Amino acid sequence: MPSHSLFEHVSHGSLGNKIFDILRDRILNEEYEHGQKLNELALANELKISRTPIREALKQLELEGLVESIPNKGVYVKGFSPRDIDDMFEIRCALEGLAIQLAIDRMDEEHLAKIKDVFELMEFYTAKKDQEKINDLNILYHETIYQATQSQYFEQLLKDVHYYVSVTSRHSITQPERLETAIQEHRAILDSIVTGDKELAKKTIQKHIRKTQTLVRAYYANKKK
Amino acid sequence: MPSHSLFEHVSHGSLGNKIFDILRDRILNEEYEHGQKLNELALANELKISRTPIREALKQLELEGLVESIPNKGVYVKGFSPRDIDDMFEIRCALEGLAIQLAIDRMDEEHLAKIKDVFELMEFYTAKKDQEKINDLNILYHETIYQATQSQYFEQLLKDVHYYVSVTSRHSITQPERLETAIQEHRAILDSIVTGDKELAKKTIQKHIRKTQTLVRAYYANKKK
DNA sequence: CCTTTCACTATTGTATACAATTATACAAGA
DNA sequence: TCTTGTATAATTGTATACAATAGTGAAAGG
Repeated sequence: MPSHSLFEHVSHGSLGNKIFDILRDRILNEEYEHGQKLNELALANELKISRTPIREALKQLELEGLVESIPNKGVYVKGFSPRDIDDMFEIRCALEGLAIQLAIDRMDEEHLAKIKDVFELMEFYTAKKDQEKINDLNILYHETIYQATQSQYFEQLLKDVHYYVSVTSRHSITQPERLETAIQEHRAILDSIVTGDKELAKKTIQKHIRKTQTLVRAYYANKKK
Repeated sequence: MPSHSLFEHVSHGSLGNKIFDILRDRILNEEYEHGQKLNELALANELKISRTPIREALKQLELEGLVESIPNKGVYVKGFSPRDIDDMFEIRCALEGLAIQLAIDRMDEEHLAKIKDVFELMEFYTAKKDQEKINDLNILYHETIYQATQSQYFEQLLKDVHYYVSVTSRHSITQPERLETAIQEHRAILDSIVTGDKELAKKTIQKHIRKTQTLVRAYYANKKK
């Protein structure tokens, strides 16, 4: 399970986890073609390690749904279709609506402080228009909410889904004014958390997700023509 | 990824996957204590195989959230608290409500036929009061709906969550009349699928899940005293 | 008597060797 | 020419050997 530190996520020690991160990034950045086979030995030679950690990473990728493993044949990259991404938005919309309500019930001072910190950093980098950092902080902002649920299932499920959506659709939103509206939406979410209004929080976060979904949809609709 | 055939789910060939199934069942049946360490060599000796497939299975368990892996120390079983189970019901309620609507949109004749088949078998074994088979068919019934969404994410997420809930709470419901009400609820769900009424389908399946959740909650509430 | 250090053991992490399975190529026959 | 069978090569699955790290306990010093 990759753990995200403030800006870069570094998996704990083992080689297998490092390889997982590398391969996942490659897949999400579409460096491999859809359906391409990932040869264990070739990867091992390329990365100058043995097959064992490669196999670990591939197993992990398989369970995350990024590759498909056919017994005695090999693993093949799957990639994401626009519909996959849209489905993930639907999942996020439903689960985050629940998660934020749970979070409000169960969170302690530390969680709240962390969300506030992250939000302030977002404001800072939004002013600077630093797209990279904003994107990382956006992931962190939502993950902090997931953590506050203190439910391993909400946290685990949402973390992965949100991470995939973020990475795959991070180039979909081109309007510069989105930075501004996004920070306003995150502020509204934070406000509703602080006041403890669970219904409002749910509505606010779902609205935020829908907004993003709409923009990503528009991107893919335009791309087709 | 374990694939369920009609009654028993058998993972494809590799030893690692077989071991995964064995260890998962042991954890879900509480044959290991919470926090107990799983020693690789001990398991390898017990099961008369090498450490390699054991490690594969453990990695898989880790990603499913059933064990926790501490680098260079080992993996420890996590188990489920009543709150974990309740959280999973919440997740199911939200996601299955969406999934059944997607399923209605995207399903083809084969999916529909399969659901009908499974339902008829459920009726058959309900008449016979064969608790074991009913439980398996219940899992299959819901999984078939997940499949019909033709969305790997809905399918993957819901399959695991539902399986865990089913296994961990399968002894929670003791009233014999639950068999009857359950089959009625499943019939209502099927009917709404057939007529293609998405809103009704959502309401019906969520009502079904809530009903089960309430019974499981009652079980744990009684257990405490 | 308690604490610290250091050596030893046990266990996990990685590499490599071997077995089993699958893909490929080429030849023989229809 | 197309199919089919077989041998060979390539690749995955499993076992084992080795390396690195963490745990344990006894001896030395305070």
